[in-house]
Amino acid sequence: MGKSLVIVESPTKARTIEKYLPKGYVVRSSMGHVRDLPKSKSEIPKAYQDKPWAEISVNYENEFEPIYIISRGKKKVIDELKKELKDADELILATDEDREGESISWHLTEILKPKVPVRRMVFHEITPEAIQAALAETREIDENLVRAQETRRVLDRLVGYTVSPLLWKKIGGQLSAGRVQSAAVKLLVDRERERLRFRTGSFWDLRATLARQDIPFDARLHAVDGTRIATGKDFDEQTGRLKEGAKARLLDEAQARELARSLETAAWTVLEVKEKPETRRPAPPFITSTLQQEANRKLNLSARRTMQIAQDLYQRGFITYMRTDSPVLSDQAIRAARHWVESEYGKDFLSPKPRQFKPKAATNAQEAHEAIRPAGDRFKAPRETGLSGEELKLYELIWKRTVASQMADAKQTQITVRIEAANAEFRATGKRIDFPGFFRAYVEGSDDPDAALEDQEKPLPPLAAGDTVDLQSLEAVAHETKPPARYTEASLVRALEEKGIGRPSTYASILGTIIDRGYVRAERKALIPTLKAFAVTQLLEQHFPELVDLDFTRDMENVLDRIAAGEADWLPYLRDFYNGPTGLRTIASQREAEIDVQQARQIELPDLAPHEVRIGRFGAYAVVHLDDGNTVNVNLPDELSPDQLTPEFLRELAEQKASG
DNA sequence: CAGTGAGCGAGCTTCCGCTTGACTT
Repeated sequence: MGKSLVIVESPTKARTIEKYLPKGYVVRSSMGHVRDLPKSKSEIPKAYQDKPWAEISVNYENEFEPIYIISRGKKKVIDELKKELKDADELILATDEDREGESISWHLTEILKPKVPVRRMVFHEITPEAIQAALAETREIDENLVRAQETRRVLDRLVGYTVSPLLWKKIGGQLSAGRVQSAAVKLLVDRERERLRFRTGSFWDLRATLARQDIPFDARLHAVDGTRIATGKDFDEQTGRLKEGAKARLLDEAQARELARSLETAAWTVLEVKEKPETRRPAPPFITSTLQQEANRKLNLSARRTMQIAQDLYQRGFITYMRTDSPVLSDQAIRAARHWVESEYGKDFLSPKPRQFKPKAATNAQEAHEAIRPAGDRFKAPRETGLSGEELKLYELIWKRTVASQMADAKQTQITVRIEAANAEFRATGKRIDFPGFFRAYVEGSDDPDAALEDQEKPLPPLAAGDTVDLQSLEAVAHETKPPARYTEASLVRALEEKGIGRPSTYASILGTIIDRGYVRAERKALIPTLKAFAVTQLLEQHFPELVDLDFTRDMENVLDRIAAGEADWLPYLRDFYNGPTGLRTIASQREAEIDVQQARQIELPDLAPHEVRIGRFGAYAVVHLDDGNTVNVNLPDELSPDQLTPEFLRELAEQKASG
């Protein structure tokens, strides 16, 4: 009786699958990619070391052939696979069914050079039935998909290893640029620029505490003499003043206090009670990006920590695979979730029909896996797992989110009450939960700490038009408009995922990369780009605008999809991208001669003239212009955030330096 | 240690995406 060697990517998967396959099937894992381009000069094979393209390890002078080497640490894996293959009658490649997985299978055939028949097997569910079915329906390696992956790999190398050296020459060593990281840094820098341009606006309004039948409630001033009172939305972010043409009245402190005094003796009457019914649907089951966001919001875990815990839960059989971009639940998962809804919350809380979820159309989802959910066809309740601490909390989060996805919609009513007092109109808002539905199990978190919890009632006393209400207190309240919030790791991951930038396996490491390069600093949860990030982003915007365009990845993905479908050729695409008259190589070598180092190291910041901020050999410094016409250079500490750079602050630094 | 920010030469840095477990702090 012969033996079949089956290769998957993950050892955990290998163990599970082996149980579902007949005797004689040996399942081993590749541990991800096994070959790649050389990382540094020391890894380049001797035969290529003197080529002009050696460092990039892609022959752009000819047909963009990549030089592949066995990745560091994968020699043992390969030796083991070779050994197993020796006495096997066939090789079955069962890596993930996506671009990267197809490529791993192809690389394996290139390295193992099997003399036995090779079959490609794919499955999306790890159940005995799905595995059996997959075994019966094997195919060949999809060469077009492999070329699409190779094109992606080569393009990323061309970008990274062509632009980074230019940054070393013009700004400083150890810097880097890449399709993903440069887009992430651009997002952070753009947000910081918005904050720098932002001007605070201030306004006043009134808050009344009213009561009906001794039940108190709050109402806010809405209009005076029929004209709406200005709120934050009416302000121009650039000037801090009311937007031009805003049909709202701005109250200052004196006016607000005067109005409050005049209303103390007024009669307060309900004009209208408006009720608006609303339906809320549960969030889709977790994918990698949403798991990272929610674990950050609710458990205060970093993306990296979340993935460590999830990996552990996966390897111990508690959850399905944690790196996925598909929210799809298998039929068995839907049944298991609905079972828990019935037993924990009752039949009334089931959604009338099973809910299935599709990936967002805008993303580049490749759907090799299903959603992140409790494993198996009968989810273990959190209390049955024997888990504790962060592991229990994360499992519970996944369990609740999955179960909630099969629960009924929540029904609620938004209530708006208009109240008149002399020439002023006040408004009170309330919320009533008519049927909690999935709120019972799980409500998605918010990045805005001020946002009201979605599942919270906000009660109002019974009110009807014509009712009079009692004034208990009335006060003038000052408000200030706030600049757009800085990104957090969670909101950055969401932004990248929305743009299709990065993959489930890389979200957690993107932040690590840009922190290592000195492009960003985390203060509590806020991500603050450094002056270095400003300098690099400026240079890229000016000379390589397409690389920091947030649609760059999307455009690339469209081409890759066409390559995978056999509708487009990879070679002309790469040639055009790199070698053509407007190609990256051409532009980069032109710019190398043209870009002035002094100018590249100078950072454009609003409202700083005549002072200047530059990146020097030893970090950032400012050229401060003194009143006597002289200038003095002062160091800028690394932990300085761009919004602290004001002319006053720079003068202070200069004085400190003079006296200290 | 404080303070640097020029220019020459050497050699080095760098991308993204797939996986764990072996390292160190």
